[in-house]
Amino acid sequence: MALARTENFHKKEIDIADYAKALAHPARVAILMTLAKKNECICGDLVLDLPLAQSTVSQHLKALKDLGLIQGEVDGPRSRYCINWKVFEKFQKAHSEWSEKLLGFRQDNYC
Amino acid sequence: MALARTENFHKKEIDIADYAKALAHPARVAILMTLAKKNECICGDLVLDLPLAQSTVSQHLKALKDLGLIQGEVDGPRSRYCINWKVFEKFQKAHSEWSEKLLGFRQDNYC
DNA sequence: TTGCTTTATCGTACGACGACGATATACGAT
DNA sequence: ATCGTATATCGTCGTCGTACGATAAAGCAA
Repeated sequence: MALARTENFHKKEIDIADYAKALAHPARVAILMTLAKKNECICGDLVLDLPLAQSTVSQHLKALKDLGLIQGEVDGPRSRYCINWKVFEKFQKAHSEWSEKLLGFRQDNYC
Repeated sequence: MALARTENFHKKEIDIADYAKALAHPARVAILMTLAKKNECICGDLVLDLPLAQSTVSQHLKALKDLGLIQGEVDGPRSRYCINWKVFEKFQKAHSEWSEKLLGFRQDNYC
């Protein structure tokens, strides 16, 4: 996409947007759930779970890793991933507080 | 982006991803908060609030409208927008249940 | 009507995303 | 050393997202 001019927005909005970007593809949503369920997981198992090529899964893993939501460690020829709960919780909390605040303003409108 | 092959994922994952896509830009995060605070708002006021051109803001509004998160009605030469709380709540709940489920699996790992 | 205001849409440009196959790398096993 | 396995990265392609200015459309005011 074109360079999103994020420099002019508030940090909270950017954090929420970054978190949302990470969840903006069903594969990444699925990956996070699988990692949560299994606690940790090697790349190959995730590839089996997903209707995507190995290289594509690797890319999605990189996206999650770049934001810090997951971490990977090498295990012989494999890569073992797991959720970085601290980071996940941070983002999840940011979104949760935002949406609760939003809902706090709820009142009847024409919608 | 390349045609995301969403057809092979589960509806819940797609819903969460769609919601996340809507929040994946700080401008849209900000728009939703402003609409919530003011209950309703005309396009021009949102343009004043944001460091973006009028046409760009209009595009972001369209994105939110396409997903159903907001609604607009014409008011003379203006467009008056407000949050569609029912739809917002639906998506917010989907995400919330997902993340709570995720956190429910939390346990110690090497991360 | 004429003109002003407001907003949606068009046209355009460019960067990012998502997909894949192919390849390089690195490790384990034989 | 060689082979097989696992994964990250590269190259590439097409599509979408984001930005803007310009313009069209629609309503109000005079």
